[in-house]
Amino acid sequence: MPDAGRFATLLKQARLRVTPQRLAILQALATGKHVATCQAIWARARRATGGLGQMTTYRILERLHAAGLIEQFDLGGVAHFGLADRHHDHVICQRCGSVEPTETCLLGPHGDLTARLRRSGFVVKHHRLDLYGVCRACRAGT
Amino acid sequence: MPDAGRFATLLKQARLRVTPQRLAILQALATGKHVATCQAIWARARRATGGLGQMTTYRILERLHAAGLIEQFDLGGVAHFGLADRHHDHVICQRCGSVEPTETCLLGPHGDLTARLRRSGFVVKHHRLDLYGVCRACRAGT
DNA sequence: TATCATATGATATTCATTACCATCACGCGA
DNA sequence: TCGCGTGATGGTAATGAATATCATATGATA
Repeated sequence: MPDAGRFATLLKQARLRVTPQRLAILQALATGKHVATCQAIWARARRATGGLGQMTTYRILERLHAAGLIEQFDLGGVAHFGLADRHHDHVICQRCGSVEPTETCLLGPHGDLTARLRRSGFVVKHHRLDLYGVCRACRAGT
Repeated sequence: MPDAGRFATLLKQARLRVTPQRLAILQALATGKHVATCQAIWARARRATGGLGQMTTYRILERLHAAGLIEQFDLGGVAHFGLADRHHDHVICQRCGSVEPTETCLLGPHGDLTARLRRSGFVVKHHRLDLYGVCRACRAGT
């Protein structure tokens, strides 16, 4: 586990206990694609630890999300998770289903948007911008 | 059914058969809140028609979405549906869970965004921008 | 009005997620 | 370094949304 130390620090900062299961799940999140389902994360992490309960995976992901360490969102009715190192938006290919993060927030400091809405009484805490379309690889393949 | 004629026209334009069940579901979508779950739509529409199968509701919603007549997105793991009269973004209150549409698309013609991404090989077809925060009513209530 | 492709309805089933409870182990203090 | 206590883990069962299947009913065209 190359990043065990880094992840242990992250957990401690969030006042969460450091357990091998939590480290394995964080490692699994860092290893694979940008976002993954609970099933995929479980499969990857249980291989690393030997025996990891599926229940535990759900609970840990929920805990990590509550602590702000990972991002969670629904895609096609199933929850997807990813490391929440920094804010980003999503570019989603409708053909192959890939989800890629944008390098920066596409709305910038979204000053204008939040100001406009605040005038209507709504205070924006955060946002999610998902762009749907066809990725380069899928266009080339057709 | 006040809008039966209008909805029948919509269905015909989409080359879909006009059935009382479909009219009832469109009417249910137009009656309640901006978006609703399949369960809620079913409950509302079955009251109007007398006997409406839950299965049929799922199938009709799927059909209507495929035809572009309604919008569908996941919220908390369950599918939500709403009439897709025009494009809009969503303002979601994290406290009461209300989902309100914005009057206009917040990204404008999103010319800059799509142009920037197109340079990377990704063609944007459409987008979803969800703004999370606390609505006026919830702020007042606290 | 007759015909047929299509829509509907009911049951059974899949799949993700949650509930429950007994057991285990991390982390703090001595 | 060692014990203790709170919180974490793991397994099974239960919930609830969504899908598969197939017989029956019905809208739309000729």
